[in-house]
Amino acid sequence: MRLAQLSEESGTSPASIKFYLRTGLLQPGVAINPTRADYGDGHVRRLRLIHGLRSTVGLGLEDVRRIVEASAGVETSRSRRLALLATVQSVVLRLDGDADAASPAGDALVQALAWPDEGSEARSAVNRHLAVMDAAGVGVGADVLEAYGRAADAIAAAQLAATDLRDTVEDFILTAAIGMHLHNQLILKIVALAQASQSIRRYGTGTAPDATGPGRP
Amino acid sequence: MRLAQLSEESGTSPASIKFYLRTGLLQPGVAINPTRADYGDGHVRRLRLIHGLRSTVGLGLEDVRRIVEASAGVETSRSRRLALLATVQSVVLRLDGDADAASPAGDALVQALAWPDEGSEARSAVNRHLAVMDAAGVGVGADVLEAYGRAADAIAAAQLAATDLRDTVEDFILTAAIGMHLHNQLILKIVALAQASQSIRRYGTGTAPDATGPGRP
DNA sequence: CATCATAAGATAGTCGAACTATCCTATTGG
DNA sequence: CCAATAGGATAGTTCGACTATCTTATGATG
Repeated sequence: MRLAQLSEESGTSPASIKFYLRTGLLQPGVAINPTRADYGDGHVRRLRLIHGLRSTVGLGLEDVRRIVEASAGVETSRSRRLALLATVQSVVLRLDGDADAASPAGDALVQALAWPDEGSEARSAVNRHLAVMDAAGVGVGADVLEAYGRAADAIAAAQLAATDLRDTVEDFILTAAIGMHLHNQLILKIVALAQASQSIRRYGTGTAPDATGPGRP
Repeated sequence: MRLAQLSEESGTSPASIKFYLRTGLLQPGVAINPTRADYGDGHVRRLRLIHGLRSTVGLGLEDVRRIVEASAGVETSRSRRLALLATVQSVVLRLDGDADAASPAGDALVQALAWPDEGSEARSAVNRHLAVMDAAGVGVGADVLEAYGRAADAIAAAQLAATDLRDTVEDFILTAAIGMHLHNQLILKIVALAQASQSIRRYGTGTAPDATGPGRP
């Protein structure tokens, strides 16, 4: 198909498509002659992936590029898909953070929950992050950590089950990334809810009667 | 103190301070004469708060403004601080999202965990978010939800304890906002770790030996 | 065979967010 | 008294992500 039709199918403006082509985010179509090129379903799927990662997950084009590049050549092989999942996690969750310290608490958690992890990027990211939190004066107790671990187990299972069913790589990535993102938001909101509840328990009604803020009638 | 010294103390460039003054994010100092103004500790704390919310939590200036405005006049009163906390949550967690549907699952969670919540913004945010997730094909089971709830309870307790000790409003806000943010990151990373572990359990070693991605030697 | 709409490709312009640099004026310490 | 500086206002910069325009070359039509 032509650029105009690709634009139709994917819901992306021709200008944006040209932009993605220029920056190499979208591979060029098959050039028929100097002024005509042919695009296929792969281009449509790729554009939908880009759009989803940008709008729903809120990634920047550089992050999208990293994921898209990692997806090259990965089709149905399970092991390749798992490697791809690791990349998606790394990008979406920014696992490759900068920290010189690391805490052993993450390793302890892995032991406590009998996870068969053997030194993954995620594990060192957890250890580094715990060190950062300690440094920021936001310590995390073992009990809290274990509560997280159990919740994480439940999420992970649901996530893996959901991603397992997808057939195209693009669907696979989108399901994984969007799932991560939505679960993330959900947890935050539940924590807010828990905080509101605990505030009530400790101090009575949360929103003060004398508050100047937006009131709930 | 003068603008130059305020810049020193707060670690903010004079140009940025002027910018914040212009946009009303920072209240003007006490004008001594048309060409001289006096700034105090409040200005320094305010600037540190702005900086922390921007750099650590990653908020935009509009969000910072909302929080800063909500903090006006709130000093030590417990009930006012709780109202402020609700605002901080609302901004940091984007609780005021747009969704026309709502799920009753959040209410069920509140019941299951015996939380004394009575229709807070957080609760409706959770209900709306669950509806969004359902719509996106990312369903959340009651078991997962309950695991979240228990983790959230632990976080909320730690958070409230941490914020309780602060004396200046700015510290209070920063502790709350940074705490939320760091806990959030932590959970995500732990989920990534759990996913890696479960992948290994299901399919053997996560990173495939034949993967073309970045290998761990 | 001429031609005119259209596509592909390249170049430059736009937009918002968050600053940053410059200019002008008034004052003030030496 | 007068150059150095503070404050305030205005305009310019940077970055990311496009968007609009301009150019050239077909290719279908008459």
